Amino acid sequence: MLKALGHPVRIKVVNHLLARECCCCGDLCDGFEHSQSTISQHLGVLKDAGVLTAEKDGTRMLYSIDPSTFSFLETVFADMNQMAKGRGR
Amino acid sequence: MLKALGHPVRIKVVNHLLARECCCCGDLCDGFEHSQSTISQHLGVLKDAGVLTAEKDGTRMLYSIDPSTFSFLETVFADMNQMAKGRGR
DNA sequence: TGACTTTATCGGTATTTGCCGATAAATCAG
DNA sequence: CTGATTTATCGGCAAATACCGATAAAGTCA
Repeated sequence: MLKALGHPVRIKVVNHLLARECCCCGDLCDGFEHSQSTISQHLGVLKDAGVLTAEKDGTRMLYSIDPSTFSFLETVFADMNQMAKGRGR
Repeated sequence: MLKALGHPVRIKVVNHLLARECCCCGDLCDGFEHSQSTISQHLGVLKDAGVLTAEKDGTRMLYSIDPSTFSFLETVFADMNQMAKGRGR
């Protein structure tokens, strides 16, 4: 999941989706300086990593943030933060 | 930073350091199935990303978790989590 | 059915990454 | 100074990644 998020285009996609409820691939292609196939591949990476969910809507595919993603990551890093702080004394 | 953390060896290094205060490269090499140069390179990546701090101690280099790392990431993902939740209604 | 829209996948290429062994650099002990 | 220890860096190679254009697949609508 961190590997999936560690790419500038994919982070941009995630920020887009955080602001916009859900998007289809074509919406994202506009305003991104990459081809449709590239964006589709990045969406696939994020979906496989569990960051996004996908739902068919006619010929389109609607992508949304998986709501559990960031609460999970928040707790993971909160735990690591606790360990890092506790470690210091 | 996410890119730096998105590698199994580097995550293992981070977990090691969370449990052990600080480590030199040689300590990490034991128990890791990789060469010294590989471990050193991963440490360099984590240091460049700001995840670790380094301090010289004689001929050794002592690496520690940068204490700000995980509190920063915790707040980042907390914010994203809030955005994701608020988005859903 | 046929034209059109949207997305995923395939083939190919260039770049990046990960890994190693060897070597250099720095420090310490004797 | 010499030899030992520790780490960083270099050169090289194999594998993974990122990107594209072209094409296939699936759905919509007249």
